[in-house]
Amino acid sequence: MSITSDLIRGHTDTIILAKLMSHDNYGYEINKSIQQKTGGEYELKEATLYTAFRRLEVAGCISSYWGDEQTGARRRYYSITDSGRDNYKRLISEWKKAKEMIENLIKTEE
Amino acid sequence: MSITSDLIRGHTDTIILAKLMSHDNYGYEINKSIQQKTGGEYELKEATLYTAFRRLEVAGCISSYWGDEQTGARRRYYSITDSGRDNYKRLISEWKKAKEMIENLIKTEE
DNA sequence: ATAACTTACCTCGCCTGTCAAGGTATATTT
DNA sequence: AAATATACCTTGACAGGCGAGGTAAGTTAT
Repeated sequence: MSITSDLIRGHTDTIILAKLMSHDNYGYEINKSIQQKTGGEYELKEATLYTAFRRLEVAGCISSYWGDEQTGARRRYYSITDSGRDNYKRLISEWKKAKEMIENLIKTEE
Repeated sequence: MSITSDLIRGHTDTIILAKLMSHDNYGYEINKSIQQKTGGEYELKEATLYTAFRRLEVAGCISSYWGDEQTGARRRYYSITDSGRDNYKRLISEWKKAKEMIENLIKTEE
């Protein structure tokens, strides 16, 4: 198990929403870009990723549609909704708060 | 459910070890000091706390002994071990790394 | 040709950490 | 006598992560 998997837990949704803020994207590509961005130090496991897509779709944060590729494997594209954008902003501000709280709690005193 | 509970997840052990770095302490007091430190914004739930104590003890990070209170409720004190100190340091450095990774992943690009 | 690999999707079932809800016992305050 | 505070604990449910498996289509190497 990766060192950081426990610490990343809880950020999966935020990471996915962040990826979708700029433009629609599909699972495989999202995963690749995450691996690339962390220099291979972290990757969302496929099972985790697709679970998250289902969760976010049910929650109304994203919607999905099949791409119209003429060749190669089919792709399911995801699009962030207005509600998803609101949620993203909320998650970011929660993270800022949580980060300070954690820093405060995990340091030794005196 | 508290806003930040999902984000704090994974830091419980680190928080407890941090508390024990300076001196031995007991569960109830540790929990109180966390509540105080966060201004009531966060508290380790008792079940979570005691589960974590068991986990940390089994892992050899802490040891415990009963206090010799002459009055009032009995207290089980916890003491951090050398292995626990090493682990604390490791967890702190992992946090620093994970923090940067998260920041990097949850921001929107361009 | 065919084996191996890549792209791209998905599900099932286990594991682990959190926590609501319950419990015990002692001492103090109302 | 009842309520509150201190202080400990367990059980069972739940949710998220993920290993292990599967499907299907296209590409590259032998």
